Amino acid sequence: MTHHPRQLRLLALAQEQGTVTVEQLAHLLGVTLQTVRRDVQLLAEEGLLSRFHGGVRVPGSTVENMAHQQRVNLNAAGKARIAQAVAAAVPHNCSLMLNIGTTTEAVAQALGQHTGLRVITNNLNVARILSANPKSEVIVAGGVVRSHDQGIVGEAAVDFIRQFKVDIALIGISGIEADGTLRDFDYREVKVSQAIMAHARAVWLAADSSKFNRPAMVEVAKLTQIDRLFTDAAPPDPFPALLAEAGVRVDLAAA
Amino acid sequence: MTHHPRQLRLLALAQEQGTVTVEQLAHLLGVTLQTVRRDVQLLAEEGLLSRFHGGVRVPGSTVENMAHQQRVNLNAAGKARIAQAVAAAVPHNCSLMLNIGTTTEAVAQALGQHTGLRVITNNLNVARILSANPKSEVIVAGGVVRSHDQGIVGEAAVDFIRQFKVDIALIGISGIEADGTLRDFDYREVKVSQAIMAHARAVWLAADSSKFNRPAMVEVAKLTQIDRLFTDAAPPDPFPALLAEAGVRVDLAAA
DNA sequence: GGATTATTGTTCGAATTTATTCGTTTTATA
DNA sequence: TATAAAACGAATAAATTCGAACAATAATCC
Repeated sequence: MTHHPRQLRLLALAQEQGTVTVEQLAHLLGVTLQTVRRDVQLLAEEGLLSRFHGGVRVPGSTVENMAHQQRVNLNAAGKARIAQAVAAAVPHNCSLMLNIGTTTEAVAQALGQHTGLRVITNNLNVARILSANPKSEVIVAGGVVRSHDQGIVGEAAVDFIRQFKVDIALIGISGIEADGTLRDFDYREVKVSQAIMAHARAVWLAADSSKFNRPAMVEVAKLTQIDRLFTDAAPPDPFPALLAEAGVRVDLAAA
Repeated sequence: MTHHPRQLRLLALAQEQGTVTVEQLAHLLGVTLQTVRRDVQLLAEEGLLSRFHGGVRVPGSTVENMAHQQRVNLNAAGKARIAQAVAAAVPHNCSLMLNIGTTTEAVAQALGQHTGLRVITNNLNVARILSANPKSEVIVAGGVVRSHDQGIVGEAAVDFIRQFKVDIALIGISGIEADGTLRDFDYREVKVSQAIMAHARAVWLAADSSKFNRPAMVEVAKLTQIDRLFTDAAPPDPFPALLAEAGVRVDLAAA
């Protein structure tokens, strides 16, 4: 099934103008609004167009299509509170490593007023956010950039991390399971996170409440390797017992 | 359903001006204050804006950031033309290195539709721009991030670059002097640029017309080391002779 | 040519968006 | 600190846009 000539003209019009309203399209193409909507729906599903209320735009023109940005605002309020709590606990003039994750990005944002930090990260967003702070030094690990979240993974990044030993490793995670394991989706990312944990004197975990009991494939670490946990709501059972047993200090940044 | 064009315009306005009041936005966008507030709230929740009482600013907005933003706008049209010319000359499926500079960032933007590129860079903006293209691979050098332009400099970056050998080195520069030397301001950046040139089979220079006769401290290279020059206007004397003598092929992306 | 299928137009209720109003909160000023 | 002004956010109503259902038309196949 190939595209109708009208749909191709529609795409061309969108390309030309950048953004077009449904009404304009109906007029230009000589068809009804409903027909335009049908075409638009189809083309949008194929990723050839981005729609907004009232019209369409060429995809990827700016902020669109960034799955990443959408993940950022998942529980943004909770992450911001966690970030504030972490920032309050981080002393000035210390060294940190931050791994990939939207929560660590929130922390980076919250660390903007600290002075004398030395931050090592494999997250380009963290680097960008913190490099705006001239009172701190940001070191980014080298390696292949993952497109969907601007994270750097791979052997090169791990080797790079191994050169350092910092005061605090601040780790974000995809899921914490009831057996006391921290898990993530990408094993290459896991390797980096493990290297970060191994080269820090203290390991802090930042995880909003949605991470508890959320399954993920690859094991990063066990709860016993964590020194402090920052979260935004009281963990469900059986985590309070597990955390106590593992000797993890829990910092609750409640609403 | 993605962002409304008005919201994108709002973002663009905030980017341009650094800070804007709600009232200005309402006037510029032709809508009510309340509508602006709704947009602003949404965009702020997504982390695309920071708000303050009375208006908004770009997140993590420091003066540094703005300075960079403004530098990007310097002769933006010329840079865009150069970037198009460079992109047209870069074949698909080849390997590239890009150094620091707003011109190379423009090139990165123009390379967004290429496929199968392998790009190595010490410029976080280039990495961010190109990593949005899933059909290419971006490798970023590790090292200390310079705050004012998100460039990575230092010994670590140089060592990282030395691992590779690519088809094309694409170099931006601060100034080209009449003695045939390419110059830059920061010697650490120069070291990286030299490493990039040494590890490429061809060296292309992208420099808009304002760079000719613009003085800078540290020598990066001589014109004889350059294979191709991309610029946006005919170079003034004595550069045409120098370029011919050095065997540099000149690509003019005129208006 | 007639039957079947696909496409387009029409209508209408649901959903979304915007402007207006008004009480509350924040900021500036005396 | 008290007061006034400005800005904010919630609620509501009007307008716009969307999508589903069904009828009308065009295209295709036997």
